[in-house]
Amino acid sequence: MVGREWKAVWVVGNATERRDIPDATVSRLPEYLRALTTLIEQGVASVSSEELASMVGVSSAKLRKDLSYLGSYGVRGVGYDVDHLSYQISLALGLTRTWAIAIVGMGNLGRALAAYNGFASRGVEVMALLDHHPSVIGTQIAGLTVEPFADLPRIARERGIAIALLATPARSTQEVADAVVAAGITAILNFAPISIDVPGGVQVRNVDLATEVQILAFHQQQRARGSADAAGALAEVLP
Amino acid sequence: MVGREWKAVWVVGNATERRDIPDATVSRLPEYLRALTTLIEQGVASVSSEELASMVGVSSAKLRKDLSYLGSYGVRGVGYDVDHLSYQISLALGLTRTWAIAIVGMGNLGRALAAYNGFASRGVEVMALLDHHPSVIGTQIAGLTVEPFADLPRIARERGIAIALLATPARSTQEVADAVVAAGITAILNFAPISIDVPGGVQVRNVDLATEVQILAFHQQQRARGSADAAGALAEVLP
DNA sequence: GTGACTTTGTGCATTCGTTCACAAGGAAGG
DNA sequence: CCTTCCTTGTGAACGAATGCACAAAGTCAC
Ligand SMILES: NC(=O)c1ccc[n+]([C@@H]2O[C@H](COP(=O)([O-])OP(=O)(O)OC[C@H]3O[C@@H](n4cnc5c(N)ncnc54)[C@H](O)[C@@H]3O)[C@@H](O)[C@H]2O)c1
Ligand SMILES: NC(=O)c1ccc[n+]([C@@H]2O[C@H](COP(=O)([O-])OP(=O)(O)OC[C@H]3O[C@@H](n4cnc5c(N)ncnc54)[C@H](O)[C@@H]3O)[C@@H](O)[C@H]2O)c1
Repeated sequence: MVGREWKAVWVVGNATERRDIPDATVSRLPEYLRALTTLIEQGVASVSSEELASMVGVSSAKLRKDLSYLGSYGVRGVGYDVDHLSYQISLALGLTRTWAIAIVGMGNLGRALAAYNGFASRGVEVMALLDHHPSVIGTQIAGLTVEPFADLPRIARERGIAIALLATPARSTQEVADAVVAAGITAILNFAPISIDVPGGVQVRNVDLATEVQILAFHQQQRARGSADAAGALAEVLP
Repeated sequence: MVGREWKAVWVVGNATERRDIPDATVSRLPEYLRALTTLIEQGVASVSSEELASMVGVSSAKLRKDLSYLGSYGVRGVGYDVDHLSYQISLALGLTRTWAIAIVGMGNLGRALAAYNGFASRGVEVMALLDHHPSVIGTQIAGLTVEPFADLPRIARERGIAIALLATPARSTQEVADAVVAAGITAILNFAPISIDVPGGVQVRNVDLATEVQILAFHQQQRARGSADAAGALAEVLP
């Protein structure tokens, strides 16, 4: 509804029809893009919603509805032009530019993230590695030098860093987040198993490994219960 | 209301009212549990829905509704007993037992995962590290010896492994997944940026870093557009 | 050009998830 | 015991996401 008002206001062009894409759709667009990239590598020129949907494991109706939020880029009776659709999704996601990110906390996880080579091809460039510990500062990781966390404000400004990945211990992550926000960064991907408080307007997404495993465990247990006898269920009731 | 009918049928006990917890709720339970664990460490005995909700960043109404699917464990006018609620959530998630997991692919990411010490306290134990490359097999990582991936069927059986984490290169991940499923494992947490096909009944969850960053990028760009001038928006429209 | 065929884009129904708002339940103090 | 106060638990309203089904729009063979 906010989006609706927008359309009325911005009569300039149809750039605005790319607005108000539902969250659920946004979270699937990267997957479609990934699949399309694979197709491009294979030299496939055209793909139907049915094929693409099965590649990423969603229903074709869902895929078509998702794509319809971006515009009407398919050809009826034929399918989608792989290159063009890929371009349109990149455009919608804002990946026609490169996003500069910083990684904070060069421990086990931070090093792995720094070494990850899946970023470059997907519109993201690691522009800074930061840590506060003297023994790590100055070392080379994946071709970059680790810099002092205290320099973040300057670094963020100079290199236009828009997103920070936090791989710091849970205990210090809130204060790190505060400093990151103070440095003018407004998007955070947090790997520490705590939920952080940030001012309004700052986006946070969490990746928590143990949470993921626990969700899997829940469903495994459900399945086990389904085939289990009543005795088992009864035992669980006792205090 | 479904819960009500159940009670009528299963006079035996209320173990069954823990059934049919919505997915959205299940995915939040681990976060509640994490917050409760923090409270236990702090020696807090009782907590209101308002307090707990603000710790994890959800609304108190949502929290209460979530908890209501597990049963009625609060005390009106007072709040929830921290220990008891923690226990009930653990029970619902199936964390009163320990879940044995295996990590496949001992590269950058696999090593970090193996070194992660956040599992033990959360009902998960890493019981095997696997790789197919001779130069890694036999080495020690985080106190465990890397074993040949080919031995997975035996290892899975002997150690009761229920969940596998895949940290293998995208290219080989589908075949690794096939082997994992063939070894009788029915839950997979996949870190490779591809979607894998598995037989029905096998659960897969994906953790894709680049996807997460791209979602953040999308919202950053949206915000930028909001404050941008019409010229900028217009330029992006042109094919 | 025409007709058969294929696949998109979308209105509509349904299911799932969130928020609201308040009655019911219990504690605590007089 | 009764009253006041607080917080839970939950119907009911709302909103978001999904699935269904088909008209519309195109291709291609002839
Ligand atoms: N290792 C994993 O696979 C894994 C998986 C999921 C989540 N995590 C989480 O990621 C985080 C990092 O894990 P890790 O295993 O890499 O830990 P680690 O202890 O190996 O590394 C933490 C790094 O952060 C740095 N650091 C600490 N305080 C800092 C500060 N205030 N400012 C800047 N840098 C600071 C330390 O110097 C260290 O280099 C933890 O919160 C952990 O729970 C790790
Ligand atoms: N490094 C990261 O931070 C990061 C982040 C997100 C996702 N990922 C993804 O995780 C995966 C692993 O990343 P990485 O950086 O650790 O890669 P890596 O190349 O360092 O490690 C891959 C490991 O898998 C092993 N392997 C390969 N084929 C195998 C097979 N068939 N059976 C058993 N083992 C096999 C290799 O021997 C190697 O040890 C990749 O798919 C990557 O895209 C990595």
